[in-house]
Amino acid sequence: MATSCTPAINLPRLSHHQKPVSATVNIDRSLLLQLDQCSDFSQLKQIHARMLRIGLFDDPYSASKLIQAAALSHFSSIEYAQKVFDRIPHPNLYSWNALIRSYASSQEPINALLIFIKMLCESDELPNKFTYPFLIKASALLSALPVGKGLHGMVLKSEFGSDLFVLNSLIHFYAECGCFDMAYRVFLSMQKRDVVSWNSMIMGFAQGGYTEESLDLFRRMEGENVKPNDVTMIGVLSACAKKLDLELGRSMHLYIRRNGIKETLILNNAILDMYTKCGSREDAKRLFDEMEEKDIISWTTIIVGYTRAGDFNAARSVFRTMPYQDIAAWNALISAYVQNGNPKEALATFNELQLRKKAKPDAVTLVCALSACAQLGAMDLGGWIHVYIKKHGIKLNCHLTTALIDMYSKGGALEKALEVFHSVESRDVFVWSAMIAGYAMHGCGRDAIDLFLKMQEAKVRPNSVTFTNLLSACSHSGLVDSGRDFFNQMEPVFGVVPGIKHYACLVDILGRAGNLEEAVDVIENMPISPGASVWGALLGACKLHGRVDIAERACSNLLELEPQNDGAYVLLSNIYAKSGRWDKVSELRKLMRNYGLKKEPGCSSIEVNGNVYEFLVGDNAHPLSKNIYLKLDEIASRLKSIGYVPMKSQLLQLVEEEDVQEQALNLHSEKLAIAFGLISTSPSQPIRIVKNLRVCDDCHAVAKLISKLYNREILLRDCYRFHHFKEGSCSCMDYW
DNA sequence: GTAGGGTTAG
Repeated sequence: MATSCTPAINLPRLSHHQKPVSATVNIDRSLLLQLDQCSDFSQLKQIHARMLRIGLFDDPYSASKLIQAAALSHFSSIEYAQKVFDRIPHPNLYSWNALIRSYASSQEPINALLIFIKMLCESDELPNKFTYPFLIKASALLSALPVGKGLHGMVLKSEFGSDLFVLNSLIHFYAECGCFDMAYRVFLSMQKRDVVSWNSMIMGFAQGGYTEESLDLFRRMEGENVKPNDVTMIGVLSACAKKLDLELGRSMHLYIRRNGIKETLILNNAILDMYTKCGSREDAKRLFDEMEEKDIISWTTIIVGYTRAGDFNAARSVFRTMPYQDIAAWNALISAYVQNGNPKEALATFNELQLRKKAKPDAVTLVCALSACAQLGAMDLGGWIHVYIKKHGIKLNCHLTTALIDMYSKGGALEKALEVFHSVESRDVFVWSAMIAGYAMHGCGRDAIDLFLKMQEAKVRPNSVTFTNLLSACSHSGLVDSGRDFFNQMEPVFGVVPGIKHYACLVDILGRAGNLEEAVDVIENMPISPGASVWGALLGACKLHGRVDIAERACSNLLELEPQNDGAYVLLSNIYAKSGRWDKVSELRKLMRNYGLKKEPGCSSIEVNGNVYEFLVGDNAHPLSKNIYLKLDEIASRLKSIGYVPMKSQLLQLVEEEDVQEQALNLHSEKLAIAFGLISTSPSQPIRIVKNLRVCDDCHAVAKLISKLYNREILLRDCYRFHHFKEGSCSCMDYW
């Protein structure tokens, strides 16, 4: 009989042939024993070769042992395991499980699921109680909710519907996917729960921000006589840290000591983290000094603790003394600088990182660096980082995409921001929101609204930030009706409850357009108490429309909330000045002096050849100061020759300057920066300037004229929006 | 003969 051409029939017979092989007991056992004891990769390869020679490989049991060693030992290589696996004629379930398990904890957990599908298609094996936890773990790592749900369904139809391990992995899976109700439902449905069930649920709740539920569960667990262990306490501490409850955290620390819970490195790190998050630098330091074993996480955590306490010197010195600065430690420093509004120091540290070449910047580093560039408007450097990302093949995740869009938008290159936006496949709510913000700050209100509509087509749910950006887009473009409509839709249509920021935007939209009565009406009917930003928006509108009556009320409310708000005094003083009430102006000045308040000095920065230069009012610290002032004189005389009259009333913005000089207007920081830009950049380049305050009327008018007289584009970002000066006019259409 | 839960940086 010619059986050779019908392997499908031959295959089952092979297993019969294997019997004699496994009957060679002596060689068999010793080799398998060696496999168990094998401690490195080369030994493994030798055993593999011997197994091939004696045909042991055809025995599924022996083969499974080899797979286990190849896939799961400490020297394992998943590629090798896969190759071995592919040569096994009939892998048994144990082998499938070993391979699936190995992939489930690999870099590409998706392969665990693919191998599972292969198993279902190509073998007669069915998943058992060991298979499911691996598959569910892979789904959790992938946050693949539909996959996990499908597996859950299979589990329920199988005989493992009440298996403790399977259900525990489901709790973890649902929590990981953010389905806390499902996780809890599985938890409640269990007939028997062990410490892992409780731990998974406690950690799930803690990470989902349900701190009360988490802590409640911890108390109930004791009532049900399940003894908490070190992992339990990590979850509980995470909840304390999220709650910022130092006292509770301390009591948990005590609980750990009293109950003899094993103080593992990870647990100590969690306690350390709790202390730093709850703001107790002292407790953190004490524990840190006590810890016998420390790892990179301990060091990073204490650095973060010091930066949160504002002690950058201490953070730096810990950083210097730690045994090895990995990228997370660098990131901790850099991100702390970024978040504390010190982008220059952030970039200096980023620079240092690259010079030392000890650690490689990762996506987080680049997000931080880009955010620093965005704050500074340092587009050259930001663009360089973009090139770096491309060159190193770093994939754009949503964080990076958002950071790039933000950097380009704030640097004035809206087109580049759009390029990035369109180039990526996945866009989460932050990516969309950042792009809407980009349109908003450039005064493209219509485009922002269009994008918002496209976002809905893409089925991405807007959040509170999205609406802040959308409303500010309406404000910058004077889209009063759209703004009002969107605001009214927020809660009923999108389920986003308007917060202070949204009310401030609405007041700004209405007030800016001159509907001051309606704006006041909105404030009076707010369900939450109007914060400083709301009164500030109203005050700003009063300045624009010269409404002294409402301004006084807005200002006094604002100062009640923020007595130190120098901007409020300045604005009100401007309003008085505009209506000629000099008595009130000097009264305000006196008041400010009595309170020891000073107007925040104007500061403009400009990036030239990758360096960021800052100018303060009347600054002459720059090496080219002399040339800058010569240029300013030249500008002044050219402006005069075409009949420009400086807006002297704007001088009143400089409240703190008692002895205002004749040239004071000319010394505004943005003018210095523009003059410097004119002499130090090539005529084809636009001049990009970032100012910390709002641009004044005179500087705005002068910039328009310079853009025409010198045929130069000027991109000026003030603390509020972009002004794109070109051929004598500004993109804001003088509406700002 | 195999398993499940954990801390840091945006």
